[in-house]
Amino acid sequence: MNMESAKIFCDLVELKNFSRTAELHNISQSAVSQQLAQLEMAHKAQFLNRKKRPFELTTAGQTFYRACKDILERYDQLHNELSALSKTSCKINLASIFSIGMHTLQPYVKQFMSIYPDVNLSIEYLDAKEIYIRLLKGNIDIGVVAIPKRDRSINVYNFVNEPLTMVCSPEHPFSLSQEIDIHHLQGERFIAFTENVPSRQCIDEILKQFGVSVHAVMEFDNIETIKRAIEINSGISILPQTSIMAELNSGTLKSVAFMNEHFYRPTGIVIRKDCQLNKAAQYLVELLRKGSGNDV
Amino acid sequence: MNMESAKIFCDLVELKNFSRTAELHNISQSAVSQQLAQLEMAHKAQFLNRKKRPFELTTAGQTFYRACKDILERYDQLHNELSALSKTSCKINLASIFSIGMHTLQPYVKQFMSIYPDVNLSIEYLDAKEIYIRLLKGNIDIGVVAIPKRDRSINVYNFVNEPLTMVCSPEHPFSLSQEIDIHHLQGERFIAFTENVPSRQCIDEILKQFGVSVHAVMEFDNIETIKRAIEINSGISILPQTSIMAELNSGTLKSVAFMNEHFYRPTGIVIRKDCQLNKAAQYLVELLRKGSGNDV
DNA sequence: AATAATTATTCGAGATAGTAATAATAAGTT
DNA sequence: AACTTATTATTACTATCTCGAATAATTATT
Repeated sequence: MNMESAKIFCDLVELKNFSRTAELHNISQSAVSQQLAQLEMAHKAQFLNRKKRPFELTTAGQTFYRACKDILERYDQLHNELSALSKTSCKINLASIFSIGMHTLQPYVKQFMSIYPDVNLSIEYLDAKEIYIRLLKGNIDIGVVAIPKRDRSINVYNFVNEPLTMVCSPEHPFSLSQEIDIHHLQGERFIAFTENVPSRQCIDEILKQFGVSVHAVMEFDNIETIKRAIEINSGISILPQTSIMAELNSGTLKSVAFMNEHFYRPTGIVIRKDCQLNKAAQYLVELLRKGSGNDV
Repeated sequence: MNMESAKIFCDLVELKNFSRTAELHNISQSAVSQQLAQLEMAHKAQFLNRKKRPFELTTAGQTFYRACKDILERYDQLHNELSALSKTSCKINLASIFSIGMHTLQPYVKQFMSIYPDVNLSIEYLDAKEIYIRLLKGNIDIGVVAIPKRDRSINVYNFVNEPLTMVCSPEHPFSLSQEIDIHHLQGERFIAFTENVPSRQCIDEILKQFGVSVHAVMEFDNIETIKRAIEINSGISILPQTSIMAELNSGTLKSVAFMNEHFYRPTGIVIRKDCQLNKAAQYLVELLRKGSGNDV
């Protein structure tokens, strides 16, 4: 038996008219008649006494009607439960490292929200370590990290490659150049990420590759503090261009591109392997992956 | 949604295995998978987290499972109710006038019971007036009467035509004849039906037709008393042959056929027009109607 | 008895659910 | 980390079922 048939039966009993019931369900009178016949056959009982017009319910018909009502009521309740669930479960928890600014995520988030306007997308900024921990705990659905590390229980997808630039105070002599040779950084006062920050390794690699050794005067585990340190001309640093857009606009920081080549910090999307993302979250991941390999 | 799908889902949840669920329902594993997908699509929710094996229920899945269980339980209850109903409602109440003996009905009843052995066929003997009253009240499904009267709310079908014979005591001189001319009944002591018994009119008609007037010494409203009166040689009567089979066998009564022509008492099946008979009762009526016009 | 209103039946077209075969995926094993 | 095994998903195709339009049959009314 079909829920639709049950609903049709109930409506028929209440309307006492085949054609109007058919209209109500946008089907033909014939279909209603056939469904009724089928129901009666399936249950080996007569539900209507057709010798009278309008028809009257037989005892079996009354029994069937009550059952259909009960069943449909429970079915409706189910729908309420499910829709309530879908509203709350359609919260996507995304966590990003500090250094991936709103500037990078914004276009994706904007596009996502236009498709799924009702989804509650929560974005929080954490350090990479915390992201992995919460991801595995299940507190986070999607993580965005720099230089993602492989893990057996985590799926990693490439996200954007962020261009790295030299960043300094407007007071600093470097700020006057249009381009800079990375070798000029030799011996410069440098504000670095702490060792545990993945970006640190990335930047160290680049410097090492060009045989440049800087004078690390300060280390911070987050990009905001690094920027504040550079602003007061404590030193220079190498940072993702996208993470200093606000400061460039306000003029509190200057960035100078490298003349040698374009350096990038790879970023990635991390997701727990055994976590079944809902449709919306899947779409968001797809969206982010489309940015994969793109340079920002 | 389909009840079968709900059952499949519940079994799947309990067995945690698509193939075994499929076996249980005698369908392919593919079908189970497709049904699941369809259910999820119809309810716009994921019920299973397929990233794990064996799969685990999502929150929506748990909600759905509970609802399915409830619905199936109510559905089972419905079946119990209906089958209980069909057992009691498959009682057919048939009422016959006294004068239609078991001899006439027996072959029909026998054939009927061979087809519907579980049906509770109740046969009671009432006078015609009572049969019409109870038929209209709904206490009786099928009535068997002599010389049925038309009525706007009753359907009448012909049943057998019962041969009428002269009945007398073995003591009576008529008992020696093989055949008798109806004119010989002129002035005979006659045991008659009371006026309100339809057969009375039938027999009166026949006598009148031949210009015979009998001497009615007694009137009874039922055939049994008439027979007892004849046995003690209080008089003769005209009765249906089939109603005196037992007495003929035991020799307490004698019957003599009329030489003039064969006289018949027509009998009929009466059914309320607005009463929807169940399959079994319909079959019984069909069976009886096949005897329509037959002479017993 | 004729008519109007309603329901049942028939039949062809389109939708649906099923199967078998195959691909994809998760977990266990070397 | 690459295989293997066990399980589930997908695909392509077929048989079945449902629906709608037209028509027949039935009930109630005039």
